[in-house]
This record gives sequence, structure tokens and C-alpha cells, in this order.
Amino acid sequence: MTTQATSVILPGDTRSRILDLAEDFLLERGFNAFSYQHIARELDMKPAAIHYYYPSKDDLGTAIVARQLRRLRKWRDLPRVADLPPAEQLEALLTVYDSHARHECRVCMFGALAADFRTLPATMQAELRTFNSELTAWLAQVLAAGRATGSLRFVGSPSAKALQVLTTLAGALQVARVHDATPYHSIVGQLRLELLA
Amino acid sequence: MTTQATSVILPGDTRSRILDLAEDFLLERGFNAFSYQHIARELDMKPAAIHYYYPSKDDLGTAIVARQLRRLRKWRDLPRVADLPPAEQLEALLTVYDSHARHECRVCMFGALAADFRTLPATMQAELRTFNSELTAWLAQVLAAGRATGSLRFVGSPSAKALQVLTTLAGALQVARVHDATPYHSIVGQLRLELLA
DNA sequence: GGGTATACTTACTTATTAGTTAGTAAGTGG
DNA sequence: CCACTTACTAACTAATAAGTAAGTATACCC
Repeated sequence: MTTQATSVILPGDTRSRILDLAEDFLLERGFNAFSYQHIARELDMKPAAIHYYYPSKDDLGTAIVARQLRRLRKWRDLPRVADLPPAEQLEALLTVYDSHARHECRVCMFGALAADFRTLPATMQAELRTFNSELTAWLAQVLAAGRATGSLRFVGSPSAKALQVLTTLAGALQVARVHDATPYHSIVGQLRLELLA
Repeated sequence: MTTQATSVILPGDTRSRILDLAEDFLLERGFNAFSYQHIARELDMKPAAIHYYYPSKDDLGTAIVARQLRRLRKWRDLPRVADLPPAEQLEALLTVYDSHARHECRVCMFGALAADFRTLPATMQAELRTFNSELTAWLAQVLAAGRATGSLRFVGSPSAKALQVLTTLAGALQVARVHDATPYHSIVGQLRLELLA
């Protein structure tokens, strides 16, 4: 049996519920501070059941980052994002980070994994590098277009500015975790003040 | 005996060698990914010997952050730092981060602990909050003085800008770890370009 | 109704973790 | 030279980690 009368189970549901929970724990505690037991307990299953879906923790971790990368690509190419003018594309990005800050000061995936990076499986490292590179490239292009049309203002190269902005946002969520959302809003307010013409 | 003929041992040396090594591991792997065994192996001792100096890992972790806080206060109050004009005080701060980047893309202590913050002992959390607050307050005052004398340039409040700059620096070291030093230099270059009048 | 795939559980192994306790060798002060 | 302190080691415990192998209940297909 899958589960008794308590809830209706959709096919493939457990697999994605595991991934969702693993991602929660990852963003909440870091990769080295969550275990199959944590996930199993939450789902009222045995740890071995998690291994059935994700044989090793490497697989699970890599799946989390790979899914986030797929989400990024999907989001970026969404008509309601891709067709926006540059300043509003930036605003859409900030909205994503804001939702993290509101959700119990959750850090972003990059911020959650960067510090422990050297203890991560090689496959996770590779996916995270790709994720960061693609996001930076996207923002650099947004910034360049925004400056060209006069809606965004900054000095220096778009790619350096993109790196700086993303780095600041990742860091801002970490500061929010250490203190509270106040410094996060302060930092993002500063970013808006400087960038929006 | 402390150790045989191989080296002369100073009193209190083991204690600080443990702390040094623990800090190395902390910045290298994160708090949840190093153990007393790692330190003991490096020092050619038994894990119990580490417990002799630092009864619990909480004590050890707290000692690391507390020492870093003492170092910050000492550095900040050093004549060769305190007596500098604002723009050079900022430059002195950047030099500290640069040395981290050069030292195998080491992250800063804040960046190493922020992601796993909620898994840390309460005493470490408190010390880290103090550390971050004091550093931010110091930089805010530097920025305010620099803008007043015309050597530094930025919009918004000094404390928001200080938060933003420190957050960016912490994040820049994390990016360096994930990729290499190139993006770090790009980000710090951007900071200099914007701040230095 | 039999076979097979799915979705698990039970029961285990091996490794590592933090931490404790008792003991011991070497140096120190009286 | 004796008591005491310092700085450890040896030998544990209890908990938790990732991972495996074998078995089981259910559903679906022929």
C-alpha cells in the first residue's frame, strides 16, 4: 500500500514530495545538516524508502540543484518575464528574492550551498556553477538593455554589475537569516535606489 | 610530555593551534562538516585531547567567533587603521577580504556560518550577530566620514550602504569559492568604481 | 489467476559523530 | 620526595549517518 485512507496519493507524488522536503531542509539547514531520517520522519516513512527514489544523497542533492536550474530557465523564458521591459525584469527578479525573505528568511540555493561548496559531490558543484553562470548572464543582458533604454543606471560593465547585484542579493538573504528581514530590506532598497533611474 | 623532540612547545600553544585549525576547517568546510577527529588527526593527537581544551563543539565554535570579534575590535582600533582617512580605511578593509580570496578562496567567517546559522549553538549565533553589527557600524561611520570629506561617493544612508557593501564582500568570497577569484575581483572592482570619488 | 513492476518495510552493516571516564606520564611547588 | 596540576591517551558509550539486501503488499497486465 502507498498510505492508508488519510490522503489520496497521486502517481509520482512521493518522489516530488521528497524533493520538495529535501529542498526545504537544504535551504533551512544546509546540505551537511539534513539527513534521510529527517525527510523520512516528515513523510512518515522509513529512510530506506528515500533511498528507493534517490539511491544516494549525491543523487538527491544533484536533483535539487538540477530542478532549480530547470526552474530558472523556465522562469526566464516565460512570456510574462521575457517580454517585460528591462527595469521590470529586474523588479521580477527582486520579487523572487523578496518571497524568500518573507518565507522565514529562507536563503537562496546559491547562498545555502556556497559555504559548504567543497564538501559537495562533484555533480552538485557542476550544476551549481551552471546555475550561477546562467543567472548572471541573464541579468547582465537585462542590465545592458536597461541602460541602453535609459531605465536602468550604473557604471562599469553589465556583467560585473550583474555579478555584484546577484552576490548582494544572495548575501542579503543570509544577513536576514542572521538578524531579521530589516537589513535585507535595507540592502534591497539601496540596490533599487542606485539602479532605477 | 607535550610532544617529543620534533619541536619546541610553548605553553598554551596546543590550545591556540587547535583554535587555528578549527578556524581553518570552519572556513574551509563549514561548521557541520568538520569534526574533532579532523583536528586531532592534523595535530597527531586523540579527539579526547581536543575535548580537554574545548569540552564541547559549541565551546570550540564559540571560541572561534569570539576570537574573530576580538580581532575585529583590535584591528579597528589599531592606530594604523583608526588614524587613516576614510577612503584608506575602506581600502584597508578591502585588503582583508583580498587576502581571503588569495588564501585558496577562503570565505569570511560570516559567509561560512550564515547559511547553517539555524543549526549553530545559541552562543555562536549571538557572537556572530555582534560581530556583524559592530563591523557594519564601523563601516557606516567610515562611509559617512568619507562622504562628508568628499573622498567617498554614494547615495542613501551610510548604514544601508555599509550593510550592502559588507554583504557584497561576503558574497563575493562565496562566488570565488564556487568559481574562482575572477568574479571576486570583478565585484570588488565594481565596488571601488562606484565608491571612490 | 499468474507474473511482473511499483512502492515500500524490516533488518542489517559500516562509519562517524560528540562526548565521557578512568588512568598515566611528566613537570612543578613546597 | 610527595602532592598536585597539566596534558594528554585508552577505551569506551550512545546516537546518528549513509547505504544495502531481502522480503512484502498492492496494483496492473495478460
